[in-house]
Order: sequence, then C-alpha cells, then structure tokens
Amino acid sequence: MAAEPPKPSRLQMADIARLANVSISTVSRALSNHPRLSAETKQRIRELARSLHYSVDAGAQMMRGKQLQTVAVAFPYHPEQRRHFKDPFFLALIGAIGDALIDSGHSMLIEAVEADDFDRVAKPYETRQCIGTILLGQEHHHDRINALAVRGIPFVVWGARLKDQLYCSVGSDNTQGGFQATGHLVDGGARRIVFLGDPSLPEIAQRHDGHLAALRARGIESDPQLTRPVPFVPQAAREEIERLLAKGPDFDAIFAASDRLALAAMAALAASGRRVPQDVQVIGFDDIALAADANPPLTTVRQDIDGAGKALVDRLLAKLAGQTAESLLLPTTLIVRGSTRSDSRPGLRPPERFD
Amino acid sequence: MAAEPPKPSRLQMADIARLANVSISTVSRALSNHPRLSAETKQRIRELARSLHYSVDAGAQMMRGKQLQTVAVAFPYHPEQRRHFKDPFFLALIGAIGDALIDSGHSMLIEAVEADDFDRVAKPYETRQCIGTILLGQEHHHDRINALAVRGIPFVVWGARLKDQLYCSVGSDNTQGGFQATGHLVDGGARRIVFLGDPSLPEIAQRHDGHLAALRARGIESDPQLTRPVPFVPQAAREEIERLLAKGPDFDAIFAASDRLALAAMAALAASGRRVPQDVQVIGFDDIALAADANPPLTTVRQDIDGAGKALVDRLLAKLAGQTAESLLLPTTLIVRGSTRSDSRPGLRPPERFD
DNA sequence: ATGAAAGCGCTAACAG
DNA sequence: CTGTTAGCGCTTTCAT
Repeated sequence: MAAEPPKPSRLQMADIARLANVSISTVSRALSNHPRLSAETKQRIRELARSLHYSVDAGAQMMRGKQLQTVAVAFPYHPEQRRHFKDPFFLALIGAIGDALIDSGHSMLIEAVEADDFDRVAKPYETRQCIGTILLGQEHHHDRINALAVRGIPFVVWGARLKDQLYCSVGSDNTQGGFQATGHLVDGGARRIVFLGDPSLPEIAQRHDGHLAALRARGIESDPQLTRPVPFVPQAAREEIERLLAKGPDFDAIFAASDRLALAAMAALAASGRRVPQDVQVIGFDDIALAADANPPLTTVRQDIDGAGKALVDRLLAKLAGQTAESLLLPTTLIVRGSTRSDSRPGLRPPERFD
Repeated sequence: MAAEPPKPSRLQMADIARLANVSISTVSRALSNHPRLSAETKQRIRELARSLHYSVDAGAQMMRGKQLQTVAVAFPYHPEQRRHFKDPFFLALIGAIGDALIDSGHSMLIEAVEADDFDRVAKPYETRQCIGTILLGQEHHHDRINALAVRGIPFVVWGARLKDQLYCSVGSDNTQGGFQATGHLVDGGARRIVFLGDPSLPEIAQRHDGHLAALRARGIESDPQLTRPVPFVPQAAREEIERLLAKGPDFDAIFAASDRLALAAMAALAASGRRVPQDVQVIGFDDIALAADANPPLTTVRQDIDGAGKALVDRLLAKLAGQTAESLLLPTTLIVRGSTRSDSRPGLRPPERFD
C-alpha cells in the first residue's frame, strides 16, 4: 500500500509553526506584529516566512473580520460602445484615482458595470471584496444611485450635482467652464461660435448653459443652428466640421466639449486650409496632456483631474470613517494657448467669473 | 438591565435560512444553483436573497476553496516619476486588458509596485486575492521576474523577449518597428536621424537596434551623437530638441520612441520655426489616438494594443488551465501620415521586412 | 511570553 | 430532495 502522494498544497501557517518549533498562534502573532512576543522569536519567524514566500491567506483573514484594503472603481459600461476604456479623460481619471489610492495604501478593483444590471455596482461591497466604491458617471441612473445611498452602501460619484441627490458627488463646475470658454472666444472677436458636443448628457448640458450665458452676458444672439450634438467620437467631430465648412452655416470659432473633439476639429480645419486662430478660433475642454503639444497649442478649459481623484478618494475614506462628505464642485481653469486670439477689444471686457 | 442593543450585523446565510424556513445548506444550494433542489424552493430562496440584497461572503467562499475571479495587473511604479498612470500608452494598454478581462468574466485588480520591493508583485497571488498576474513592463527586473517563474507564480509579462527568459511575454516586435521607422525616414531623404529615447530600457534598445540595422541596410553611417537618451517625459524631449537646435549636431529627422515624445519634439520644432516635414521629418511610436489629429498628422509605428490586451489575457488563462503559453511578438505597422516625406528615391528601395 | 481551543460564514460529504 | 455535521486557515480569548 503506497502512502498518499504528499499533495503539495499551499504553504500555511501550520507549516511555518512546525518549522519554527512554535505554535500556530505564535506565528500569527509574529506576522501581525503583536506587541508581547519576544523580539527574537518574532524576528526569526518573520524571516522564515519571508524566505518561504509565505503570505497569510486573505480569505481566512476576511473571515476573522479583517477588511481587505481594496476600493472598487465602477463605471457604467455599454457593451456595444466600449467608450470608457478608450476615452483618455476617463482613463486619466482612473489614473488619478489610482494615484490617490496608492498614497492612502489601498488597492483598486476595477469593475465594468453594464447599464442593464446596474445593481452589480454594489456586489463587490456586498461580498466584502471591497470597503467602498467610486462610481464614474451617473449616466441615467440617478434614482438607482439614490437607492444605493439609502441602502447604506459606502460610495461616491464622479459626476454632476443633481437635484434631490442623496449621495456625495465630485465634478467640475461645467457651467463655469462653458462660460469661460465662450467668454474668451468672444473676447478674441468671435461672434458665431459652433458648440460641438451633445447636450443630452448632463455635463455637456451644463457646459452649454455656460456657453449661452456668456453669449447673453455679452449681448450676442445665439444661433441654435450652431449647436452640433456630436457624440464623443473624434471622427464624428471631424465630419461635422467638414459638413459645416461645406454647407454652412458660417462660423468663426469652435467650442468643443472635449480636447479630443477639438483636435479632430482642428485637423478638419487644417485639411481645408483654414488657419487657426486667424480664420477660426478653437477651444477645447479637459486639458489633456497632449493639448499643449498640439499645433497650434490648444487653448482649453482645464478640469482638475488630479484634484478630482484625490477628492473622490478623500470623501470615500471620510465616509468610511463615519464622517459626512460634502459634494464638491471643482473650479475649471481657462488655459490660453495658441488656438485662440487673446486680443480683447476695449469695451467688451467681460465679468471675470460666472456666478 | 437593558437588553444588548441588537447589533445590526451583516446579513448572512443563516438569516435567509430562518426567513425561508429551510436549513442553511438549502440556502447554500439554492444560491449556488445546485441541481437536485426543487425548482420551487430554489426560486423562492433566490428571490428572498435578492430582495434583501444578500450576497455570499467572499472570504468564507475563499476559505472553502473557491477562487476569486480576479486578475491582478501590476506595474512597476516610480514614486517620484509616476509615469505609468499618466502615460496614454500604458493607460490604453490597461484599458485593452480590461476589455479582454471583462469578456472572459474576470475582474481586474490594479496594483502599483514600487521598483524597490519588486517582490510585492506576487503578493495578491500569495494571499489568494487573485488567480494570476499580468505584469506591465520588465524594466530592469528580468532576473527577479525569472525568479517568480521558478516559484510557479502564474503570470505573463508585457515586454520584450529577452535572452534566458523563463516566462511568457507579449510585446511588439520593436526591432522590426525601429527598422520600419528609420527605413521610412531614409526613404524620404533623411540622412541624419535623431533617435529620441533611452536605450537602457530593453524595449527601446530593440527599437534602437532596428534603427541602426535600417541605417546599415541602406549604407548610411550612424552618428552616436544623434542618439539622445531622454526619459519618457515630453518636457525632456522638448528641451532636448531645443538643445540640439541651438548647439547641434545637425539633423534632418527625428525618430521618437513614443508618440508623446514625437509630439513634444514637433512642438519644439514649430516654436523654432522649423517646418515638418520639409525641414525635419518626424516619426513616432505607438499610434496613440491623437497622432492622427496632430498638425501635421503624425507618421508613426503602430503597436497593436487591443491585440496585446487579448493576447496577455489569453495566455494567462491558458497558463491557469495548465497549458503552456508561448511568448508572442506582435507585428508593428508603419502608419504614414504627414510628418514625413514619403517620396522615396528610386534605387534606394529597401527590403520590405527586417528579419 | 507562549499554547490550546473556540469559532468566523460557508460548502460538501454523508445521512435520511 | 433536504438536514446534520465537519471542517476550510486563521485570530483571539483564555489559560498557563
């Protein structure tokens, strides 16, 4: 009768204990740095564990009540569209959140949530795989997000501040940003400004509001024909500008809802021989890293992505610590570069801020 | 004597069992869709659990041997530099991996590993928080990565194929890419090509090899002065080009190790009045989304990011299934746009491929 | 300063 | 088909 072939199972605490000639509890104490344990024993055990690459099983630790130091980052996901994982702004936001989480010693679990079964955003928390969730974007789920808050799930949201909001959100002051952008274009002499972006999305709608407010503040009539609701797809922006160039209406400036769209628009203008900013001024939104290296360098409205990442993480951790977390509206900054004319005419000087 | 305030602890299986008037095992079976269980009971229990938002505790499940369906994505992290979380190429790669993982039903745990304690890459696996790891980039850790392989950690690596490699890697054919890039520049008339990138990194070294091979193949002497080892920081590239412009040596083309560096170099050229491609041709590497919208549109060598994400995930899963996974060299594609001259001179026609 | 022993919440034999 | 029971690998009293 052959002996059972020794199944080379994963190393566990009992093995370390045997090798160190101590009890399992002593190993546990050594590894968790328990105070009353002779420094010598502790040292010896830790060294042994390290040299054997032993690590405590996370599942067993969880069962003993220990929380994983993991934060989930969830984003609504459209199977056909796959927008977020391709969008540089969202990716950059994930990066900023990642940086902030590293600084606070957490790890980051990414989950893509199909719009259909939105309730899955809470799954990692319910199964205790994470201590809380950062949700990227509200989309059309405002009510369901409120429901999560009622259930006591710890989470914060990147997005617009909405009416009757029971949860903590962090987002840019899009209305201010839109106001700044259009104000700057008008100061450079623009009168017919194309708004390139889809105002059916809440954040774009706010930028559009700011845009209209800036026109109003300067006594310029707005032309609905100039609002072109393209999706966040560079190719679509490019084609839209080509169409406008071919069939009108005329325009002397473009306010694009993102830098990517602005760059695509500039490419269309360059292809048709229009000069930026002499013939057409262009302003973007976001201030992605490459805006500064564009030709001409792109004037834009900066969103504070790093600030957003930190704020989201801060607020989530505050919540977890039992504190209340206020929603935050991050200020936007006008970054003037070469794609707009900055020579403002005397007498047309605008108010500095939109309130 | 007041009764103990009922601690509202997390809902657990016993609660569901009590409410459904069945035993705990029945609940367990219902939720895990056990075959022999009356469909009616099963249905009833599942509904109850769902309505109470009950989810099985992941820690307890792990203890019973169930694996979390989580894959870790690790990248070497330089605390001062923070390159990866900012780099569009790496972010895009993370996105591509994320897409592939979603398709296979896994979730993604992001971990940043400081170059110092590289051994932490294995931690999530050792603690059983993940079933395997995708490591982004080898940096200077080749030997330690080999050591991980010896220990039997399941992982795959995005990076170069190196000598004496005990692990599975997926990476672009950098030598081919370098060959294509420089070949194309020479065909456009370039003779003095700046190589902008740090050949001490394995992947850049291979691109540099291809660069030199292309020069050799066309009988052009290479000038070591023209290899400028800048790090992956656009500002550094910009300053390097400014320095070159000011103090020489002369050059008539730039081969940048990434599109970001190429764009920064173009910005420096534009600022000094040099025309691209008439005075200086520029070619990049990666083909990030914005390359096409640059002015002029950037000629570049495309890396197949989506293919890379899929390949990395495929190979990791194959490994986990006990199969062997071959390393993969992804072909690169020359994408000719406006930043180079494509008029090749007869008689200088190169071989189509580098072998 | 260390060891023995009782669970943590769940799953899977093994009974019935 | 459903219930009873014995652990999974660890932490933490309680004892020594």
